Amino acid sequence: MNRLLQHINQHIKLSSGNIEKLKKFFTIKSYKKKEYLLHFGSISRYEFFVIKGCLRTFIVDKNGTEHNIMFATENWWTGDIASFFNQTPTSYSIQALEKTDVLQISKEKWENLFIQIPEFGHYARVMFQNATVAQQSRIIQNLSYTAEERYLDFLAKSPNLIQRIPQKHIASYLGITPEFLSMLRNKLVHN
Amino acid sequence: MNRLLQHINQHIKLSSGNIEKLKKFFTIKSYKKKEYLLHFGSISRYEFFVIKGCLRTFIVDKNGTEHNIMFATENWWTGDIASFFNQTPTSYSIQALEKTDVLQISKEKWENLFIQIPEFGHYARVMFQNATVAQQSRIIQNLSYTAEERYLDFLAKSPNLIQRIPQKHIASYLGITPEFLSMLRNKLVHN
DNA sequence: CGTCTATTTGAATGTACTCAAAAGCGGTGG
DNA sequence: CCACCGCTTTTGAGTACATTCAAATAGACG
Repeated sequence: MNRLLQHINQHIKLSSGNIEKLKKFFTIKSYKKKEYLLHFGSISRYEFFVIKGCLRTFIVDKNGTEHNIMFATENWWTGDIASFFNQTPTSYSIQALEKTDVLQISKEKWENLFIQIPEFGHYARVMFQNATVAQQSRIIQNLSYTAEERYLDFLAKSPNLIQRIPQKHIASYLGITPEFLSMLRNKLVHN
Repeated sequence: MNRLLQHINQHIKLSSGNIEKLKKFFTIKSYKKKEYLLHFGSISRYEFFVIKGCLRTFIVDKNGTEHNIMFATENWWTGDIASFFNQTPTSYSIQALEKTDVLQISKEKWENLFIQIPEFGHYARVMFQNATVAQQSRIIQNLSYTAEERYLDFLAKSPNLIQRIPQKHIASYLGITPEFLSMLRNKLVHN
């Protein structure tokens, strides 16, 4: 719980009364490796804040191929906002890549949170702003860089993820096949 | 101005007092075709709401190639939020593809707006949520669809934009060369 | 009408994919 | 603690999708 409070505290100042209030809105939950937090076709009931571990959000295309949209590790929010806010079936699945502890919050509680602690609205807006900025740079990458450049950029920006995430998932995130990533890595080693 | 009020009204209820207040925050501005609203390297001073016309946001890569990130037509918000909120130099440029009327708001006014009309925070959050959802589906498209599929999808979802935006800009938005788009279109006509 | 830009066409090339098979690696049970 | 099984990564050949470059044609606008 402290991790979340600390994260929120970087953006807004909360009174100690509000801190106590806030705690009641979240439930701590632990997921085993390979366990699903959200399943394609269902309705997203929670948003998740990762305390410890690693999650992947992916989509399955018409050919049955999985595409990783994002990874969430410590101090990241994840979930399907479209499904969560509109209570419509999700096209995503979220799966734990490791044993993962999260704080989760339901839609009813989420909405109540804004009423009880209006300052939280500012925090949420900043989170969405940041998400928008991050995604925009991802779109640009996919448009203007080759697979090799994208991989090198990922390597530079997320060296920690390279360590803990299987290559096939990284390949999928970068939009290439695992075979091609393997070839690229081999090429890069031999310069 | 009415267009914006109508748009906001779809998400939050404003008292007539607040409507009057709100109007004071925005300035109407008209840009000529080809005119720049934001120039690469400068600091974004405004967020824009398009009343009439069409804007493109693009980035120039290291080879000098332009990549269109988004188009904004009537009732769309645009701007570089990263540069606007952090007052850092932007990597984007925004240019009018037609004579375009916008409502623009400066950073100081934007921040004041949340204080004066807290309900506006909800509207802004919803806007960012929607942007996040839209961008996510764009990322997925780039990852899982071929150029032909992306073009057909664009055709289906934005037939209006096909009419008014030059093909080379659509090609750039789809992440392909104008030559290849031309070839695709030719192929599609002859099935 | 002429100029400038956008679109089309085509050939050669490059980037990334598919399919198949081998090699590596990690966890589990005996 | 080792052997085996299943999954991940590597390797390679052949192919498909998309780019580059060059040149011709078509359109838009003053």
